[in-house]
Amino acid sequence: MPNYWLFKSEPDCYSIDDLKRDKSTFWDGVRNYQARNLLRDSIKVGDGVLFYHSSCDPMAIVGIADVTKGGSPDRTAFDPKSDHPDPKSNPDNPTWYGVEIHFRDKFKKAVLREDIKGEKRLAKMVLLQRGSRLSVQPVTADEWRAVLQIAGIKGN
DNA sequence: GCCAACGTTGGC
DNA sequence: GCCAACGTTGGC
Repeated sequence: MPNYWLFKSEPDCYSIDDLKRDKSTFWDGVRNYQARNLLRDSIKVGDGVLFYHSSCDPMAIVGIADVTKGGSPDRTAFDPKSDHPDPKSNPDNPTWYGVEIHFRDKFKKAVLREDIKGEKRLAKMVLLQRGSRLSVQPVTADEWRAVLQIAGIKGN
């Protein structure tokens, strides 16, 4: 049984269209320990990812991706020229991790944050919880199905 | 190990 | 642009 997750991204930084173009990408740059633990320990090959556009208009779940490689060290932390270097992370004992995801679908109609708020089945999503700012967060199987149903995706 | 100060996130 | 909530840092 796969597990399900929601990854936040600011579309100016990396959008669903970027993922569609790239097909696959390594989800790097997460610098939060709670999210790191999920990336390193819990997110497995075959899991499903809801791709969410944050800090933009409109904020929405815009598509889905599959995890194609589980937690592995985020090498951008070692690169002083990367967007998010961390000199404290050591290649022999990496602090930060990421996973590889592969594009599956871009929703024809994005599931807007506004709509999520009005949907009973999605009321408990971590995304909507007060003060929640985890950029990688768990999604229940019921929430996953509800989102896909609202997006008009069949067979999941 | 507490906690105040500070920095960041992200919805509004 | 504002600001509440949260995470991190560092002095004690």
